[in-house]
Amino acid sequence: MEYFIEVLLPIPLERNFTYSVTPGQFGILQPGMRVAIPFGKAKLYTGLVVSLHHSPPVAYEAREVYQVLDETPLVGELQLRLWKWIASYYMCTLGEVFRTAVPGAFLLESETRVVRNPDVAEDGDSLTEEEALVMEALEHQGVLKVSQISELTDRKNVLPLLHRLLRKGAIDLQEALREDYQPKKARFVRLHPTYESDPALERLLESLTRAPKQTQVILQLFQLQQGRDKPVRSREMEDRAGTSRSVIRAMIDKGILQEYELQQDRISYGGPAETGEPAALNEEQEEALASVRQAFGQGKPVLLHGVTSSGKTEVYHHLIRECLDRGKQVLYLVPEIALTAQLTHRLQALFGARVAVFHSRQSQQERAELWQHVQRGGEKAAVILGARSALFLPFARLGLVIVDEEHENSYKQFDPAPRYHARDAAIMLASMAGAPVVLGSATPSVETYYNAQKGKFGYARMQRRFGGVLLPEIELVDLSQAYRKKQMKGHFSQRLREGISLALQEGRQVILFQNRRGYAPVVECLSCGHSPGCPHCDVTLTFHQGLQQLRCHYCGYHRALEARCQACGNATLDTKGFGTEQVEEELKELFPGATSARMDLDTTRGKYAFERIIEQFEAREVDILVGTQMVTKGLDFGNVGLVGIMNADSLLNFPHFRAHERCFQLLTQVAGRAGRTAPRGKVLIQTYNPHHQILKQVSTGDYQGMFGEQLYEREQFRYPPVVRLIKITLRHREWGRVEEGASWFAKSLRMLFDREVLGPEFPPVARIRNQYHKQILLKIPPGQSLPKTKNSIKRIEQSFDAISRFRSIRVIYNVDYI
DNA sequence: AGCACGCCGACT
DNA sequence: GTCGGCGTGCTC
Repeated sequence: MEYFIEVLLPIPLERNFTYSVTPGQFGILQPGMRVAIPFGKAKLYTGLVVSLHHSPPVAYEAREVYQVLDETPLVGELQLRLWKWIASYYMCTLGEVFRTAVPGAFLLESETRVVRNPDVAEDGDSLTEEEALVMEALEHQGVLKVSQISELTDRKNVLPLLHRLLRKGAIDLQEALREDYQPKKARFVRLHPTYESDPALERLLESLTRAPKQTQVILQLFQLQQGRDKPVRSREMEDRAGTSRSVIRAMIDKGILQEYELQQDRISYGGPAETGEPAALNEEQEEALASVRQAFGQGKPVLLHGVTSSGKTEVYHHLIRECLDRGKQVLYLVPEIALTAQLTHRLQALFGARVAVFHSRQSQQERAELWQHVQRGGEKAAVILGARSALFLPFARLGLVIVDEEHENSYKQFDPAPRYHARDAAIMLASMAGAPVVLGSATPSVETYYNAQKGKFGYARMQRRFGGVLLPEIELVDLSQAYRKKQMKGHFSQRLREGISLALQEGRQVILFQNRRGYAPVVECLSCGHSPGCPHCDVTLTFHQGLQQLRCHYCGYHRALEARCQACGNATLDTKGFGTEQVEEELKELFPGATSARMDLDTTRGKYAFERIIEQFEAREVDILVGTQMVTKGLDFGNVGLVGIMNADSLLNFPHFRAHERCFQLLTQVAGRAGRTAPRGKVLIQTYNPHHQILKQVSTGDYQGMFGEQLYEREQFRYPPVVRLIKITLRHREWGRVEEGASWFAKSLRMLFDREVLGPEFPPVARIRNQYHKQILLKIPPGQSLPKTKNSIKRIEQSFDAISRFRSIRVIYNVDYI
């Protein structure tokens, strides 16, 4: 009998591959385990076993598995089921899901290594200059990676060169699997056991009278060990004793000290070991908790709709406690941006080392470790606080899913496939695992609230702010009037300036929101009207004052700002519009006594930059914080007296069916930063449209009003949640090609779906990184089968691909485009 | 996705 | 001539 396995590869291919295994391997392999397999010419890849069988492939000879990489499955049955759902729902391949779901450290790939051929004598004459260069480098280094040779020879494509050398017998190529995941080890020192008795120790110290540094090390070692039963790290010894490594090295060699290694946790499971009790709930919170439990009982996801600082978090805490008491795991999803230390600390204070954080800034190694903890399902990492990708962790005993700030659009993955919505995928995961789900928000997304109204979701409401603090008073400032009356200084109206002064006088802090980074989004020549644009994208370049640069926010292109207009040569360049950088600059002029900080993509690049700014603000070292969207989320500051929105109009005028919903959510969220403790806070919104319905709804906190109107509009114009949307984007380097391809695609779609097809249309930024985009929107009415619709689309794509001039056009699907 | 192969224009 | 760019086909 022959033995075969079906293998899934982490690449965007629709089908699996069949490999042959030995009877021994067949006996130990299980679905979900990893195998290293040769794929293509020479490369080794990591594949996932999907199934085992005995039927040989008909058209080809199956290759052999190179190595079995796991003893137990890395991916469980539950995970695989979720992956399949995501792949089919979001129209991507299972391989793409595999690639995003599993930490990179688990996906080993082979690397081609170049070595000298030891059997062939040096024959320098027959080599070209370049070849001799490679051979010389090999002489010194022994082994070279292909990329190193590429650097060495300054060539892009080195493979022909290597093939020539290979033919001449000068080199050998090897494929080596690189095991990426290494448990982190740390070195520790202890006194050699022979010196454990007091007399022996005394003798030792005496013998060291002429070695002051070594004596110092011994004394320091005792001091470090005193009062704690923890091993002493070698590094710590060096630092504390003020010695170099060589002293310790010498003592190890002399047999005075012993060195040993321990495996370390990369993730710090902070917080106290003993855990606290969640705070007692007030009446409203108790009621909400009861409604949540009731919905759990009915097996429905629940929307927990609570105004900012009504204490949703405390309700979560109680649910988490209950879940942990049942010995189960918790998945607590938060938007990427809200992963602040604040939230983590609060959770750790309650649940100690059981809390672990998972997000994109972590290293692959840290993620791999967390994966293993979650899979084991032990005490550690029983509560996972994470951004969207945390839902792929291999939960062994999932007992609760919390999706906080459920309306946040950062839950939807945008660029590489799978373009999944973490909220919806989490609901699916929970239902597969039989775990309940809570969706929390102060401003629920229209679809979630709609689901709650239809009874598909449970619903719990909290309307009072914790501690009885009133919601901030919101005032709209008419910008056109302020300009007419000449009451503006820079981009600050008189009202806003007064508001800031007042807040500062009262010793309270201020947050200013402007949804644009940089100094000015457009530079324009006053003589000829020319605006410098990005050479790779169809956008104007944003001016960054601090760097004296023009930057493209789509592709990262940047250059110095020249003194003269590149079109007409006049030195009449001026800026249009404004970003956070300019707001901060004006602020320094208007309030010279106040300290300010800026929080946007530019100032939060480093690993801890975000935390640093927040800590400074929390410690009141900063009076005024200027920022983009980032300031709207997850920040919980007690001392903010005023929130100013510099310009609400860009949010209102955004060309998108969701613009008003988003504007409402964003403004309500920023407003919620004000006055979280008494006295009541104030919010000033500067706008040219003070009578706009949405702004009125924001200022009166009228969520129902907003929802009702939005739903009416979506019914009229047929947008979600009334219909489902699939956005199809076509991408190609040539404008004409996308143009033609998109028309063809849309025409084919219209034959089946007629008036449910919108477009094709160029998006507002039609060219990004020299690629033209054109999009088609397909509406799927309720009652129309989603799987059948997707199949039809796939069939159209197949015909599309059969046309040779269209084949190079990339087709991208975005299901439930938001 | 990655890689080879083959074709083509553009340079040392 | 050779390099690099691009389209095409294939991977068990």
